[in-house]
Amino acid sequence: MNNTTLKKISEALGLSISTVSRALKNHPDISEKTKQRVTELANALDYEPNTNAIQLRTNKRNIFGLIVPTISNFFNDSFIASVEEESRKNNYSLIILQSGDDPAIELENLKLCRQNRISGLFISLTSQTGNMDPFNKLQDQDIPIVFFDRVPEESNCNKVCVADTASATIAANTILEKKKKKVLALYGNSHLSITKKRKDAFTKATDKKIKVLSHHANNSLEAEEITTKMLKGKPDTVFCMSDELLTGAMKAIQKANLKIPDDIAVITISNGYIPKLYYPEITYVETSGFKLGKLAFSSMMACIAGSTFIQELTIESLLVQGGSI
Amino acid sequence: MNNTTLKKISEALGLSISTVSRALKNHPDISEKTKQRVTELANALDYEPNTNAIQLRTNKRNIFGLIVPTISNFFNDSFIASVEEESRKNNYSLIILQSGDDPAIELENLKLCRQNRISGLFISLTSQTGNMDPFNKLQDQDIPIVFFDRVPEESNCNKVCVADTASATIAANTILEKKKKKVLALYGNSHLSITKKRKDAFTKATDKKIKVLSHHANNSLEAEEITTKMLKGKPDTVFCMSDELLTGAMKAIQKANLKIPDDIAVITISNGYIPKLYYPEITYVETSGFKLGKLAFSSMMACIAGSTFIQELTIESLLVQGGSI
DNA sequence: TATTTTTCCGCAATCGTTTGCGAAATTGTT
DNA sequence: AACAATTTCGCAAACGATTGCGGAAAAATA
Repeated sequence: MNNTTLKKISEALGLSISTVSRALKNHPDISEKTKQRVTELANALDYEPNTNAIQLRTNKRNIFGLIVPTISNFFNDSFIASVEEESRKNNYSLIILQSGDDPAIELENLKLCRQNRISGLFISLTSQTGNMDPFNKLQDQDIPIVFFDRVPEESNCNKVCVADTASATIAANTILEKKKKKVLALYGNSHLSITKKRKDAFTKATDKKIKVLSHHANNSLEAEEITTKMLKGKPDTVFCMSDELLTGAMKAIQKANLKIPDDIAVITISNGYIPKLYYPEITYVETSGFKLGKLAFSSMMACIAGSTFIQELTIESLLVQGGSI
Repeated sequence: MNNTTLKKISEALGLSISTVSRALKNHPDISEKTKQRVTELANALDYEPNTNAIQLRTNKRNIFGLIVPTISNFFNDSFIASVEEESRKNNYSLIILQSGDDPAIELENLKLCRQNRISGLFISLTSQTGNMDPFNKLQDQDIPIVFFDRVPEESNCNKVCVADTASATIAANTILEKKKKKVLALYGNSHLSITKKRKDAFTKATDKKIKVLSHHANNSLEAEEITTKMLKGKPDTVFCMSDELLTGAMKAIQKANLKIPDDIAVITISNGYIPKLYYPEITYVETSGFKLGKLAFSSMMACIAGSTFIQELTIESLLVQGGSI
């Protein structure tokens, strides 16, 4: 453990620790000659300040925590990539933790974050997180939280979301414009607020105008099974609220040997990667994890800067035409 | 910043800091009554030890660094998910950083890791990382490094890789068994050792037996363009060394309206997610990021435990039958 | 009761860094 | 040359936790 410290440098140079410290931070009290000598040796010795000591002394730690049900998710990974990039550019590190959609592990992760004295937390909740007390406690300790994607229903917290209502409405309107008559609508876990919002919006926008068959699926396989079954009723359109459901629905459609968009139209809500794998590409309402990450980060920085203004932000959605409807 | 510390607890209880510290760690010197009182108050006050102070004092920090070109990658995200899970279970935190495939950023990330006094590093190199000195320096400071996926060519370091040679060979043999005659083989960036290994193995296994057209593509779009062009020569099989190339090749095949596997066969090397999206599902040689993550972690723990034995590990590959060949 | 043993706890140094304050060394002013 | 002003640096405390060592109080023994 050959770590160079201020002490070592100071001893080697016959200076005090404080002088070395100040020299390295370009403090006006220190002469140019001394600064030169110090920086030279510091470079030669590959000196890197010990973040732990700095945090201890200054009570400021440039590190964020991020908790997510799983990293391996087309939305989350781009969100994380985005937040990581911004963090790095702003001289923050990022500790990433997975809850595995288990509230108990989520709590464990929260504890780890507190032990690490993070300066802020990004979190997408598990689908069963009920008790918000632990999060409130964190806020009480002046550690800002930015909820993203799977956010709590409470209003007294910072949230950034994709525009669920808007995007589901856009999808619905696109279907209406194309004069479709019978839609199979696939939704995810009914406990999630994201599901509720998208379902409500889609239902409302299509109400009394066309026939909609709504179903819930918890994963790709369930989506496939439901779609296979429902295809017998000959819907002319399938709407999916997420990529995961889309992959299931597509499998069913392909197995049934239906041509898109002639035999059946497809539209989904997605960040765009999966829809573009198919041919024709699937038309989707864009919800970019990448953009949301940027938004979440700027919201976090506002909190760090001292803003106590609670904000609930959404990113705009826009329709990206594939050839599937 | 309402952080509870040992000091606060000790003052509230009229005890010394050391007593509180020992009580919390169940030290035999402390009486049961005192332990009781201390733990009770600690719980009530949501005490969490300050990791920074502990590292400072003990010079032991339970935190790993992980640097990867990008998180948003079907292989990396499952690898990361796997390492995160193991880390958490073993009471380690994980700092994740992206290099964006830029050696300069990679170096910046390395610096951040050193500042955070990580106890070990997992890293997948950028495609242009040339100078290994910074990594050697880290090792000199007794900070173990486990290279994964994109590993250096040097032999004096710990590496975990998918079995590149084996998997490309398996793919080749599968093609031979199916009596295919003309293969379009798509490879990634030619600078990567992973590319070289797979290409060499595939080339060797098919040498003088069937006709192979080898091409390099740096991304999905290039793969599509190349495939579109090469389809005119009517190959009967397409072999892709990665998911990214597969998506490009598939786009070209679908646009050309070719039936799989009748008009053309497809086989790839993948962790399995993407191949299963298509119908028929694409036959692939499995390279699981998840399994590799487990392997990398156990290798890391061996280093931490003091093993100086340099190991180069690979995970087995096996063929997963889709219906594409 | 006096002495030894055991139980229980506090003192103080330490990790690496920051920073207010004071002091020595240098320079400038009459 | 004597004094003031400025430049340049060091002392020491603090952040929160750990731990060897020594000492007071309580229990056990003589």
